[in-house]
Amino acid sequence: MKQPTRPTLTREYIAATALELVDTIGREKFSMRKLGAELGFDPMAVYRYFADQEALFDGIAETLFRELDTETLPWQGSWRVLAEQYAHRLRDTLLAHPHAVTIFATRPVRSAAAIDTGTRMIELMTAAGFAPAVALRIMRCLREFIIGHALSLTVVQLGERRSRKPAPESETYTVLAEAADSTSVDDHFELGLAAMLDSFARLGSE
Amino acid sequence: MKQPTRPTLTREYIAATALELVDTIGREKFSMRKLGAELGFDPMAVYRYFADQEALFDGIAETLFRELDTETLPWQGSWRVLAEQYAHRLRDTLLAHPHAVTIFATRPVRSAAAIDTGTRMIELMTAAGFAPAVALRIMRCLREFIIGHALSLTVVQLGERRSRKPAPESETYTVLAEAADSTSVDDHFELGLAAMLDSFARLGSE
DNA sequence: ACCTGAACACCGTTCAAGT
DNA sequence: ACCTGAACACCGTTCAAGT
Repeated sequence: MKQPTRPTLTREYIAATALELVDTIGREKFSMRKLGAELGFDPMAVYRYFADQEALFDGIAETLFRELDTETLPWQGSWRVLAEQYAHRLRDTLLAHPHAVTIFATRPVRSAAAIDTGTRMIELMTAAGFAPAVALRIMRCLREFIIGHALSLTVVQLGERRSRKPAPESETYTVLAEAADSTSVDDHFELGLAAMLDSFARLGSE
Repeated sequence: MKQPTRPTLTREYIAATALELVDTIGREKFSMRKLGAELGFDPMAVYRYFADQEALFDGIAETLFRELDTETLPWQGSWRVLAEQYAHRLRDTLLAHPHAVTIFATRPVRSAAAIDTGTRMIELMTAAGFAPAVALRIMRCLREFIIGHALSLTVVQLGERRSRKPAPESETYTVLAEAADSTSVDDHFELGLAAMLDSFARLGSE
């Protein structure tokens, strides 16, 4: 049993390391060469496991999806509790990796796990009285809202370059700024999620 | 009146040309050097008007926002009609520039026009009986859903690399694929928009 | 057969040298 | 003072040369 001095490279390990690197230095500073160095292999080693950077980013998206741990979602509960938990899990996972949100948001995750999770959700909602096509549409709406939300939050959070908001004494202080001050930057997520779920509930069996 | 042989460079003209170039060759093929060439000036001319590529992309986002033409929205109608039209305008504008959606989605638009439009919307909704903070939250929800939607659509549309969906005869043909076949790729937008607006209506004066 | 890194064809951005 | 493009410090990716 000859042990290599460094961990054996696998697609999963490379993708996980790439995600860590993106978390650390940001997406725009990330490079294939730095990943090679981080792995301790020659800069081109990654190309033996991924066709190109796009394929590697697909791997990062799959890693994020795995982090959702969909297995532990409340599959025994109602469709609404499941949808709520799924929404919160997805949002929390994305917000835990602010630099990687754009990577996740710009590609569909087509791993077996992701397809399986989607299938189970449609099945559960169908059993709850939704037409399959309606269930799919509902899931798409939720996913798009969550991704749009996570993207907006992280983009603002990471781009704290020069906050242009005028001080309260300024005469240009508007209704917009006033409203913004009285609302935290993300507490509308629950509002939007509940709004969608409340309305979707009426499309089901009841 | 000495006319230059080429159009005078302005920030707006450069940003509009950059958007055209992104539309044509895609965001990942776009470069500052190609933009310089496209403008007919030396490759570095753009740097006299924009600090760097990020600032130029901010300009592209502002150009897209201008294309919304918020002035012609139904400001005299109900908040709901206004919100609906705004949502459709924003979606249509983004879908008209599939290669530029990621640019718009990854930065806040802070132009005077954008801030003014936001302010007017909050004011109109406040007059309709919403608390300003609630109105702001509602607008954020809508914006995030629309952006998430446009991003999902264009990403799938542009990335038609290898569609992995199995044929109907295949035994792996799942409920998911079946539901996907019976639904077009974007008809859930109206469902999600109406779902949000229906619920939000209950937060107002009525 | 597998691994390596030199090399190619690009980038964004700076800045010295021109006018 | 303004304009230009050479030059710097990188990229992603290929592929000839090694083992």
